[in-house]
Amino acid sequence: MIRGIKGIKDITPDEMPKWGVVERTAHALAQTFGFQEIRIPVFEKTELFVHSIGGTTDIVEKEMYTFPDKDGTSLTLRPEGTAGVVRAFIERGLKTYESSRKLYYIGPMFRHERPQAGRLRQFHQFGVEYVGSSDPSADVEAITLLWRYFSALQLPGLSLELNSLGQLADRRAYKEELVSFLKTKADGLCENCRRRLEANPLRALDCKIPGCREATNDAPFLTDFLSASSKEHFEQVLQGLQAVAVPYSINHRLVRGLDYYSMTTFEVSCSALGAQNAIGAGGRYDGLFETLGGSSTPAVGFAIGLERVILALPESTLPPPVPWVFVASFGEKGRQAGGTLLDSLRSDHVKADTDYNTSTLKTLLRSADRLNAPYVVILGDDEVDRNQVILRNMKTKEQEIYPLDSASSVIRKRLGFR
RNA sequence: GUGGGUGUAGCUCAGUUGGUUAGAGCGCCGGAUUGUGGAUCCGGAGGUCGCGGGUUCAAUUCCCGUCACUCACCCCA
Repeated sequence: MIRGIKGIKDITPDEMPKWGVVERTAHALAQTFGFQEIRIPVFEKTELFVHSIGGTTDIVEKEMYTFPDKDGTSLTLRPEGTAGVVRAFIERGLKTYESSRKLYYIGPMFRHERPQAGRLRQFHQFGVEYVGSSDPSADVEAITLLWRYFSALQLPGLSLELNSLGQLADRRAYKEELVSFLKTKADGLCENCRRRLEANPLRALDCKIPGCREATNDAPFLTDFLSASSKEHFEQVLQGLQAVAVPYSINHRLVRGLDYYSMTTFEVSCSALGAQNAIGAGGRYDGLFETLGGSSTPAVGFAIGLERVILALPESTLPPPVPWVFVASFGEKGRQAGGTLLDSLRSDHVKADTDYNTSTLKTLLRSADRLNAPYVVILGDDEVDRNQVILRNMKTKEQEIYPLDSASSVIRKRLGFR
């Protein structure tokens, strides 16, 4: 048989209720915060991602699904959403008639990694981009939305960590200091981190290897190198979060893996998840628009991994099932009347179903039981002769008799619809 | 890309120190019950023991390879 691709999962019907809540909540909450949905393509020119995410990041170096188009143009399945949104923003001139614009998206992303718990090659993200404001309140809004989303879904064991990477100039000064510090500790560093000294020294800070952690323990803090305005911005973000009672802690080691971040960065992790416990993360990316050929535009955003949300989603978040009716009709006249009733129920917006593969009352009831039907309409030749239907409550076993002609509307009311 | 674990019925897993016909629970089908589901009892169907090779009189079992799944590293959502 032909199997699916490694790390790429089907979402089966029994998982859909969870996806339903997760997606509906995302749409509803983003829209209450004033964000508008945008849909962007799942693939783009490769250079878009190389320029935005950064050529030396793991994502670009080894995790992208890249392939040539017929004319040779290199295309890539999107590994994240921000680059595409920014591209669309610039290309479509979405900025021209408003000073700031708030967008959100939900959709699949692709990264060629070895799959494990909470990590897939095709996964889904809900992300928002608050474009056009450098005000710390924009950071606060994004982080608040992120936090409220998880709260609405009642996810357990969450913690929000914040850091500030400062402006490019701040970071440059800090990097120099950090590199010279790390060189004094080079013996204690892992091979990977020694390599990072050249390419991406900040990443050594969140290396999990004990030796590196120890070596970087008394490393200088990035926050000590922030300019006065960067520091002020970060302070205001923290105050803003306090004002809306979003709990956070500061993590001086928090460094994001994508090159475009600056200033505020944040990450929410979930203790219910295992090794891949980052469930949502983001930050400010004031320089990205220019990098991609747009005018200088400040922006802040985040992305949430929906598969990870679903792994942590408690059963209690699911809405109660909608009541519905299984039509158990049998006998020649019964089946015919059953077909008509089925259609009237559906026309009255009542979920109704039956099973054409069984034909005795016993087996019809068994089907209804397997489908977890809360109600069953019993409709055999006898009922048709008497112009009646029987409505059976499967849980209480109580049965009520209604006239066949008005059955649909009576049943509709009986199920609690108005 | 690297490392560990696991592949036996539709599902969850036993088991065979190498030996006739490979088991259980759940699920499925039928009957007890010809117009009333779930429970109980009885009966039944269902297996290339992941795949390929090697050793052996004999391999599901031992060895090698391979593939898949899975967890972790790395990295990230």
